[in-house]
Amino acid sequence: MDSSFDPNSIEQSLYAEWEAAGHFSPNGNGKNYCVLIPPPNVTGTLHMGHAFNQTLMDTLIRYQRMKGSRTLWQMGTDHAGIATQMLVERRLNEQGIKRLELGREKFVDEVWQWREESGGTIKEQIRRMGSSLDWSRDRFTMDEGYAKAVLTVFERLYDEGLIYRGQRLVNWDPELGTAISDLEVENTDEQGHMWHFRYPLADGQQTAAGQAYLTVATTRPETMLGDTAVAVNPDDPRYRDLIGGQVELPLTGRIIPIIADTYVDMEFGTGCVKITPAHDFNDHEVGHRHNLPQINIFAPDATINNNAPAAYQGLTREAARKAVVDDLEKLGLLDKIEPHALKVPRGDRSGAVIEPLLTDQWFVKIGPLAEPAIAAVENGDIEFVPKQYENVYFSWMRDIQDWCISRQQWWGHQIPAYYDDSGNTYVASSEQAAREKYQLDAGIPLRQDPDVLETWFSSALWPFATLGWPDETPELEAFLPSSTLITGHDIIFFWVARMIMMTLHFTGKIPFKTVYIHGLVRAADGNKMSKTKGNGLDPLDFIDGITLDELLAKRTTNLTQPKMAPKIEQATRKDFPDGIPPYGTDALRFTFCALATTGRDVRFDLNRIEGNRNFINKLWNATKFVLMNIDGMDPDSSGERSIIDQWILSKCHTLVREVEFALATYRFDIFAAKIYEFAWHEYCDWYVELSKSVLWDDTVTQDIKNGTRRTLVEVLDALLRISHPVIPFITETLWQEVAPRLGQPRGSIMVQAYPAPDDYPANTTAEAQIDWLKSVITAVRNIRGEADIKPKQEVPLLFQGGDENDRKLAAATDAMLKRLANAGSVNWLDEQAEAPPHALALVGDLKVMVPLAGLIDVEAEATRLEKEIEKHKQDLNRVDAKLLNENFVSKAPADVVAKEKAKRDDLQGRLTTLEDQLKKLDTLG
RNA sequence: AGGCGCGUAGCUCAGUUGGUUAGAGCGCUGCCUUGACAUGGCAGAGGUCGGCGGUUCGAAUCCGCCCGUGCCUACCA
Repeated sequence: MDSSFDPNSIEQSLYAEWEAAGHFSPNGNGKNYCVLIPPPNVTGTLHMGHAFNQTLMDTLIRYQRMKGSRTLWQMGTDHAGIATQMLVERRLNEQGIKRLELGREKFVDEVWQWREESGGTIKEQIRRMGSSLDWSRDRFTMDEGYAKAVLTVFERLYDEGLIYRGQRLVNWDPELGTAISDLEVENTDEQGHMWHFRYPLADGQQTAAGQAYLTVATTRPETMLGDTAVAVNPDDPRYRDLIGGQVELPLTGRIIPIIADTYVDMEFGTGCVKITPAHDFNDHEVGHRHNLPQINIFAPDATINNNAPAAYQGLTREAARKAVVDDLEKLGLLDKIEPHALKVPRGDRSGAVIEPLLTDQWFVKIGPLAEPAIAAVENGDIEFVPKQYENVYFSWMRDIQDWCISRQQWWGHQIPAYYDDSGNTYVASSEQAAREKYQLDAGIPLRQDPDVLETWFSSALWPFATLGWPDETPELEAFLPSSTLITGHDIIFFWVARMIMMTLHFTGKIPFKTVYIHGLVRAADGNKMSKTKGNGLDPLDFIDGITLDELLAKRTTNLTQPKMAPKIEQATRKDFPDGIPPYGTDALRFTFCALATTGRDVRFDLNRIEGNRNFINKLWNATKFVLMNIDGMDPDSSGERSIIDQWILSKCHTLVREVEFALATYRFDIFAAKIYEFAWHEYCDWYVELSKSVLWDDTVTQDIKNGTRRTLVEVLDALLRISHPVIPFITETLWQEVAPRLGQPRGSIMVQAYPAPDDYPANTTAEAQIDWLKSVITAVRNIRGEADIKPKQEVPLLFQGGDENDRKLAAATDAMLKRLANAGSVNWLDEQAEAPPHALALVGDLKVMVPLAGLIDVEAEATRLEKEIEKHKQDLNRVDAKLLNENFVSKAPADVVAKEKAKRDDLQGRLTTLEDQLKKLDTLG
């Protein structure tokens, strides 16, 4: 074996072997365990969020598989309607091809073509992550079977009256030319203006203050062209008398009423609100209450349409705004313009300002679906981890609005609704089916609704559509409900809530029992990773490494804002002066696991992955050591287990218990930390070092050597199996070397049994004994370190005081003590004997002494002692203060008080000893 | 405006039901190329747990207020 491991040389071939061996498919007779993958965009590429998400899922899946469960991690990809259509459209534009000129059919062909070309990318990247997905059952949200499920759901919901079509005010993305749902609107804080306009009162009326006009304030001047009323609060004394009157709407020549509505806040602005029912959600409701006409002044691209005065027709929103303000100013009707901070609704895909627009759309009547979905979480059938996300879920679900599911797009499931010439609607999975269902004559022309369903409508069916629904399949029976859903908090509403509603409604089952919510992966500076900011990181670059030049090229090409390039380049050069070295998949996965703390966002820290790469390397070298030192091991006998063997086995027992608890409670960070701590600081730092005293000592019996050799291998084997779920590649590689030494049948580690706690006997006596040994060794090392004694320099060691147990332990561990403390000799002094001048450390009542004798400077030792004494004094003060507090002594539980008393006595004794020692040193100095 | 988080060592984060001396990784300091590993070993420094007040014998932990910060939801024109 090489002196350090090379991830690239092992990972890819192993994955191919696993996949070929069929290990990723459900096997065996264990309990069913299923995890749903949030289906990635089929034409996308893997980002840090996927890598994080999949690491956690794969860790659970591999763990369960080793525990004997019949596991299914269903693979699949999403057609990602809007995102994909945008991308393909942009690519075509670059070739000078316009979507509308190309036509629907050819465009959709282009998208399928693009899927063929790029659809494999993300799948290969997922494989590089080591994700043990069942590829044999790979699905796509637009494959034939899935489409059947989507159409079935639509038709049934329609027949049940839970899907309806109607003209409603919806969020309209003028750039994409489609409606979007509430969730797809992002409200961004922006700096704008508030315009105050004067609307002249009709019929010579006057306000209470004697003005012949009402002043309205607005952030959207251009919409005044569609105003159909001015509203005031019914209790507002300034305007009360004008209610029922009228104003002349400037620029349009229209006369509109003054209405009273409590929606108007008297305190805000002027207390007069222009009402534009066709272009504002609030105004829309006010309009409904007062039977106001709705005047739509926008075309689908948000230019002014023919309902507005001729002067403004054809203008963009922005141009119309300027024109309206200018014209009102000329008329002397512009009162003032104030700066104003406002929320601007923008489409999450296009970034365009969203326009509330009256259009015909399809909706899901969500109330009846939401009710059982809320109950399922309330009654505990579905559980969120961490629990607080249940409140997030509830608050949204209890105030949920009907869901707009139609999109004026071409890429997606076309809505299975057919219209005849008289405007009748027929819903069925195909035109043929519609004719049969509604008994329509073949001669009646039907045309299908041109719109498609939004992507989340189909991904909401994921838990059952992937398993063959609407057919009754064995998979559906076995794997619904699934066990755990692992996902980011950003898609609780988009995906999680909708899966719960749809799955309950159509199967009567919950989609999953547990929802584990993890945070989002952020850049080291805490910002969201984005192409625009140029702070994005590609998980593959951590696996394979990347040069600075390549990274620069990646981050600065195809920018939407090319002017950012120099800034991005500068930051990149600063953060990655040498690019990124290849850390390998295991290091990346281990890092994600370690960072996965309870539901909060994670900042991806480069130092962490480097440290974890080193950890992988540590495992490599520990294995190398073991393989080099177990020659002569008797495979048929476990030999005699010495104290150190019993100790590490006991530690291993504890480790298994801890990692099982960590995974059961979704504490991936603890899972990783326990493995790291055990492997490095118990097994490598202590056990391997201690084992040398056994293996390299000719006076030790073969039986004892055999015991240690067995234990080295057995614990290593356990460690590899324990950590396999998170670091699959290195553990497989090493286990293939290690397992044969234990005479185990060959095969992949991924299908071996997960260690059970009782495979490794707990032994508290051995643990106490090794704790003692560690303390003594650490004490001597401390003296050596502080006194700058060279590691090669042997020191004589003197013991004094202590009890029988100390003597027994010292005798039993003599060789190890000498080796790890590099002590040339260990001798006991009688209680009364006068020790030579020495450096002193205390382990319990035992005095551990290193004679100064030319090795140690008196000054230095005095300084070290003073430091030690100071520490003891502080502790003693703290304890004394407690014990002198009568309230503490009388009110605290007796055992707590007793503990404090014991502590005081102990500290007092040690302090006296140390002070005496310092006095003696002073007489020397 | 509401709701939910967060604020612990230079940095990134743990800290279970209040009870030894508040931990880890990275970084830092000193020594060390010892026969698994310099992607390493040993030793060490470093924290008034955001602030104030309260409950308690005892608070990083529970309560209140404040400051800072992040996210989600919301109809203030």
